Amino acid sequence: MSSCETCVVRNRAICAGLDNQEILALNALGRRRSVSAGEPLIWEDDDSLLVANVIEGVLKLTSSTEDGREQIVGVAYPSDFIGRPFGQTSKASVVALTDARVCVFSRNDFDRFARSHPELEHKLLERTLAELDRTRSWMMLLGRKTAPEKIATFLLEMSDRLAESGHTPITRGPATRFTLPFSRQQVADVLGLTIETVSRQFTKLKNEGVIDLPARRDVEILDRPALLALAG
Amino acid sequence: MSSCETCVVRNRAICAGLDNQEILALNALGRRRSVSAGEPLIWEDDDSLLVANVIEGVLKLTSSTEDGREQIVGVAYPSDFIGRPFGQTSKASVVALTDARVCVFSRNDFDRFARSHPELEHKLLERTLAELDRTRSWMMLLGRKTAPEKIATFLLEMSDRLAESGHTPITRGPATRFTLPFSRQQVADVLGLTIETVSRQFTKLKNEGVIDLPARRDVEILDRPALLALAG
DNA sequence: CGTACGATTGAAGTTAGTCAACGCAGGTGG
DNA sequence: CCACCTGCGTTGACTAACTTCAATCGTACG
Repeated sequence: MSSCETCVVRNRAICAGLDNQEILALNALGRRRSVSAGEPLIWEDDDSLLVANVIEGVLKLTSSTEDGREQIVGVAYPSDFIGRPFGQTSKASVVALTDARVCVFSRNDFDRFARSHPELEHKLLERTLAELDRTRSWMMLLGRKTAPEKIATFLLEMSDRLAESGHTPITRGPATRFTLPFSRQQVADVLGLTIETVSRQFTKLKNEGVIDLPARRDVEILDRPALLALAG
Repeated sequence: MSSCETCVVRNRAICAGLDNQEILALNALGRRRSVSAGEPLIWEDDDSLLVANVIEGVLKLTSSTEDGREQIVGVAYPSDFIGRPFGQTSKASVVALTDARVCVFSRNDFDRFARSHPELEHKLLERTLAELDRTRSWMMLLGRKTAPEKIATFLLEMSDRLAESGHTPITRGPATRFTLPFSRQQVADVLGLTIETVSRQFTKLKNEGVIDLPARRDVEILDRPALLALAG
């Protein structure tokens, strides 16, 4: 059986800061679960009976209109927390983008545990505040940036996030070459664009020598300053 | 001197749940401040040395590009919490939309107090999670909704929020008639549109008999079901 | 080798943005 | 008291950006 002691995100997730006894108690509440790419973990508007920590892989949080338009409202990487504790039903679906492993808890169990462990709640609060900051800067992008600016900002963010979570060779700083965990459609859903616009902007950047696209989902940043300038 | 005991948001803000002694301690750290309409409380990228509770009035949180495009990324109503505790600098400016009264704390003082009062941190966490939910549904609007849908959604949200915070006669449920705390430009900045588009959509709804516009900033919802249908 | 799916490219269409003129109400001063 | 000014909002004509629709490409996979 898998346990918290050997968990790779042990020191980065909200569990960091709990002592061994507390970890043991939390361990008893949760269980590991694998989610394959494309598989949902939580459905929009369902009673969201679970919360989870991401151990490995990348997942998308999406919100949809009745007529099927989709917006990706968040992306969860290893050590990120997923779900909506404390009595509210989450209004976003969670679907794995890559094969992923998560550590799931029933929301009730987690709520109870969290309320009696302030250190855990504090970690969760810090994480939620940081996520809110990121989400707000994404609002700026969605509301006010042009397609080229959106693409440039997106590539820079991916280069940062993927470096952090160790998807690339162990280097410090942003990754210059990485594999997107998104299809073109999903990039479009993150940026509030269509797949065609995304494709055209990618090709344009490639033709201008700012990036290279060695494979469908691979990106190499050739001219980071140019990207920064384009990002607005 | 003003004190927490007589505070109108005492039971709705994050201070709710603190006992009298704790309230007294918190009271000693904070001070009341008036902010007139248009006056800033926090500047984007400043070191954000303060956090605050809104007592009265409405404030906007904004994010701007270098070339001056602005996006309103949040709106704070009475009992809402403002600012970025725990060591990060806020990336949003806060400016009063109406004359407002807030209860401000130095961030350091607040951080220290919060860390030793789990009940307060819990309230703040619940509030932050709720705000994140709202922000995410706004991402959907910004990324995927059309101008008419944006306007309809906006009017419905205003009708809910303004009813809650008691800007309208004491009624239960959403307000049908209310005064917007926003200019046309600010509505545009919330929705990621231009002032002209906002104006045109407003007049269109008026001509269709869905709303009435008795004065510049006043709205009366005549046909709520129609608005709901338009909101997408 | 052929199929299927995602990605790209092209041409045409729409939506919202831009630029510019005008309207209206509130405030100010003659 | 009225004329004028000023700031915000509205309206119109035009434009640009992005979407839509449709065809084609390319690669992974059976």
